[in-house]
Amino acid sequence: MPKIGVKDTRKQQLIGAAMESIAELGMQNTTIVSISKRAGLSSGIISHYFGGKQGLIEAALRHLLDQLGKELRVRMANNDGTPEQRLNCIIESNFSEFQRSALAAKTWLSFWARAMHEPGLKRLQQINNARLYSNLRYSFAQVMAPDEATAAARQTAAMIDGFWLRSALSLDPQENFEAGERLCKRFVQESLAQARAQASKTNS
Amino acid sequence: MPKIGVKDTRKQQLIGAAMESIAELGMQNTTIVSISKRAGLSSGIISHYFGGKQGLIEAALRHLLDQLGKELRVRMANNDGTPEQRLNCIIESNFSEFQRSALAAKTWLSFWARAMHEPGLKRLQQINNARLYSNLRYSFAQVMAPDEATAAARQTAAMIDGFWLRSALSLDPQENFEAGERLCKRFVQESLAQARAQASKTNS
DNA sequence: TTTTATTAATTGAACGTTCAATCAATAAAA
DNA sequence: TTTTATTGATTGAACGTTCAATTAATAAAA
Repeated sequence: MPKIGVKDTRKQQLIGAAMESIAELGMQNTTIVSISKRAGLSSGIISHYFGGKQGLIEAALRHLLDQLGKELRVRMANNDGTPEQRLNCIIESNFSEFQRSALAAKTWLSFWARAMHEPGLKRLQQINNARLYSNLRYSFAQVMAPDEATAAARQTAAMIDGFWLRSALSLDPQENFEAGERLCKRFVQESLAQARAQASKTNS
Repeated sequence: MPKIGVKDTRKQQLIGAAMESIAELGMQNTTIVSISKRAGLSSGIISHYFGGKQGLIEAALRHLLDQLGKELRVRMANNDGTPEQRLNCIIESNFSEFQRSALAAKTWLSFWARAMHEPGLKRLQQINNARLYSNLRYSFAQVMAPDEATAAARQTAAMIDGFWLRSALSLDPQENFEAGERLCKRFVQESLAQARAQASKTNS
């Protein structure tokens, strides 16, 4: 048998190259040649490891989703579990250095557009959307009435995605991502503050 | 001479067909043939009227932007100009029947993704983003301190785009668009309420 | 009115390009 | 030697663009 453990190395290499190509040229102009060249490999290798271009694209999206999940888990492990802290963790995960890199940002947006017309990608996308929402809702629900928690979670999810979208499309993504993260956190703070005020009023 | 005044009719026909094709097949699978067939015309006509496929794509985006602007102007004309009413108008425009139609929604998202890598589309997109933000900021600034208005405008813009994105990608866009519109308005209401509370406290 | 000339509108086949996929050939490890 | 990894030339389908030919509406002439 040939080198062992090369398989995973090659796969990661190709996924990285695919994201680079998508970020640089757009999904539109990303070809198996533009990817394989960036990876320093031949064009045929893509079909060998991923069954075709489409397979690699889906694997790249899965990689982005995995990263997002991993960042969240790391952050969640390092806090005391107050709803406030957990909500901040969720926001920070979505605005992490990796997620806001031009590479990831452009790749995400390309995926979103394509997800609308390709069932495989659409499923992944929806799982991710649902996860963000339910994570948020869970924490809000510990401080608010169910209806209020639902509304706050939906608003926060929309704000995260919205800032994210506007940042990716802006001329200065870095500055916009930072402002977006700050304003998402501020919204959460004020939602929680209002919920607490509401609660004390109800009790009295 | 042939039929005169057909030019604009044909252009509209082709723009409509292009949006249909993008909504149905995605930008990825939209071809000159898929568009011209939908319009009941020949493939050559697109280059004749728009100089090429790319020209038609840009014209279609411009049409979406025009629609958005038109909806806003109509609504702005029919209100008394309170900041609150104006903000609601802006939200309603972005969630109007036309904008939330599957046709427009899918077309928008496709444009966003492509805008990242095509300067012509990117410029249009940025003008639109800037317009939404500055419209919002103008109204908020009449009730808030400048910094607060900036923050509220950015948050609202992000929330609009975010609900919009999540709705377009959801399994039940109709329900999501409605909830999104409601929650955007609610956020604006509470922002204004808080600003008023702040103001009265400062005065006393 | 009828005929002819003119011209914009439209067609669709042909062309050249691009691309994903294939596969025979080669290299390297076991 | 056998098996796996990798290459890159080749293939065939799909695409956008072009353009010579056709159509049909109008104007001008008879």
